[in-house]
Amino acid sequence: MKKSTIKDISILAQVNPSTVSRALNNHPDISNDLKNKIKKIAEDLNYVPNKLAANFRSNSTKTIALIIPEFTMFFFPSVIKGINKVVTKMNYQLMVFHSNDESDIESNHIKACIDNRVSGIIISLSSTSKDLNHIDKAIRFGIPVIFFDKAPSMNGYNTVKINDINAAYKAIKFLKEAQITRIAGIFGHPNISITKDRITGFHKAVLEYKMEAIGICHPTSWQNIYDLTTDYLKQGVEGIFCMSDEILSAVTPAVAKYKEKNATNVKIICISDGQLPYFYNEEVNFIHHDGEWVGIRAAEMLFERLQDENSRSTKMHIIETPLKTNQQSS
Amino acid sequence: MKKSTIKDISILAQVNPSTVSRALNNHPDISNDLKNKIKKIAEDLNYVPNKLAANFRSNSTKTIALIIPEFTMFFFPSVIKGINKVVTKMNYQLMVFHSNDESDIESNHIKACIDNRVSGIIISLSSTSKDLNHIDKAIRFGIPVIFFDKAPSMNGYNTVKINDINAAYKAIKFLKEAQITRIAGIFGHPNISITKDRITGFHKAVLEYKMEAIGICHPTSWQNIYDLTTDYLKQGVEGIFCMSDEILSAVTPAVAKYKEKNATNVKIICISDGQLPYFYNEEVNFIHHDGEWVGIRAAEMLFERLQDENSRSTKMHIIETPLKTNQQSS
DNA sequence: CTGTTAGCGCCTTCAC
DNA sequence: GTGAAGGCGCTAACAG
Repeated sequence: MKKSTIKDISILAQVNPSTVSRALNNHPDISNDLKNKIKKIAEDLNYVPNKLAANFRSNSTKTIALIIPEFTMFFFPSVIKGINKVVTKMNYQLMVFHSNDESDIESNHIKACIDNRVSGIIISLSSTSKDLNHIDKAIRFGIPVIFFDKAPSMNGYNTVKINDINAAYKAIKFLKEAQITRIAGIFGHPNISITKDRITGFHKAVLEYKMEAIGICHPTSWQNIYDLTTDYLKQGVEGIFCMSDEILSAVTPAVAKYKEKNATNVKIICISDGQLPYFYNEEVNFIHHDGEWVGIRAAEMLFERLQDENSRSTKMHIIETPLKTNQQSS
Repeated sequence: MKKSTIKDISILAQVNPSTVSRALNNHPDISNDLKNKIKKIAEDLNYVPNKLAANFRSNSTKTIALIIPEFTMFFFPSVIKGINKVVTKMNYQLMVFHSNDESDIESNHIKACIDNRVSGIIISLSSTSKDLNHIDKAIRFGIPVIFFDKAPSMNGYNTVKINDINAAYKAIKFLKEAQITRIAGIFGHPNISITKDRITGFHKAVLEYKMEAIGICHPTSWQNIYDLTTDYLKQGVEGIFCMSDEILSAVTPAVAKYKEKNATNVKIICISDGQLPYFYNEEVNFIHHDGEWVGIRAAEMLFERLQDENSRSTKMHIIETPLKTNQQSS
């Protein structure tokens, strides 16, 4: 199908191309009659404005890039949903990249973002990212960057996250208040910042409340989590802290299974997006790490940055993490 | 930061801009000395090729659009993952839109895709889409469109899907072979094609195997599914068919709960992406509807279309759906 | 109110 | 091998 241009319309309408452009863009200078006439012709020609040309001219794309380390069913779908809400409302488009948790791929994506002149970048770092050179490059290029979840440990970057130390601390505090002392903690990859912080909070609470941490571990697979959980249960653990939904997905069935044969009233507490806990009959208490809300706030922060470009200050936004449980009040 | 252009480089290198362009693109006509000199200058200037200009000139974007009806933790994350694998390998970029299951939004997204000259579209229709005018428009514009999962019922469109009728049929056949006769089926929204087809397959098997379908339903919420399941269990159902992971997520806990108090060896069979069943101790048998593979095949089909543009034929690719179970063989 | 002109950055002819 | 020139489609600035 031959794509018609403003020029084609201008010839048929016997006016100048710029007049057509103005009419199509509802410029107030153009008379309504002419506007209607031109729009009619455009319609007849199946005219579709060439946004590539417009983007080129304006040197902007109204596109937001999201870079995440992985596509799992946990957390990130909620984040994408949140970001999408804001981005759509602002009439921008969302481009999703995933780094497969490899810093090289992440760098390439950032490079592609710069090449494509994306308006802004929202990113959760891969666990293998050592430096932030690629990020700094984008920022120097004038592209605002917002971090969420896995963020740089130093200041000077726009960030939306929860207080990971505090979240873990609150989780353990909950166990304490349930009169529990023998606990175990199950964590994710030891390299990433959120794991470190959650461990810190865990230890802090354990010390402060004089609890007995019978073990902390970094399992490598679902089965591994399941087995480790069973071990802890055999050791008479009374409370298990899961740092994520991914871990919870293996801990809960292990607990349920153990309960079939053994008497235990072990309590599970988790940092969770708030969906998975409701998939179980087991009582799962969780610190709500609301992915959708994180996404919304990150996107909003990005658009704030887009608004006043010259602002060189950076912000750190901390998301609240209320304590919840999946047990119905009824 | 001032963005440097080919022209800037050409001035410093004392050559013509076109020479710079050629050197940067490794054109064989340019001597190696000059190439190196020019590349060095480009490097020094932090030159970043303006892809907007390049896109504009080539009138293409190397971007694939994905349009899905919703962002849930079920199925779609796997599909995105699969698509992304192929798209990344081909050096394209992925743009994700979601329609919130509203046909108007879907149309707008398609329009945006046309405006932005995306190279291709992969889409799962919203349940409210009545006609395909918006799709046809994109196709007429020369943009290849691949459907997956929720696809048009008529021929003439490129589609990657499972045989929904057959998948449901196989599920019920499995129950039959387990000597079960009293069954129930729990389905999603009655409007969408995959629900209709799965119901068809369900009924076909029930008739053929002379089973007793004590009920089929279209619940509206997690709790609703849970309660309905409990009802069926009380009525002495022996097998429950869940048409999706979303439904499974409520059925399984209901079954587990019921088993605590009542003797039953009800069998669960599901059409599943293959992740959720492993989150339970209950035996969950499933017809594997592999989202990642669907995504890969859809993307591959799209690139085939991109290869030979003049091909006006359309393809229907049926994904295999093997029977599996979450119970370890050990 | 509408026309004229010019240029965004790149690449591809066509010359030499 | 390299230079010169032109144009992709759109829009803003400047005229009238």
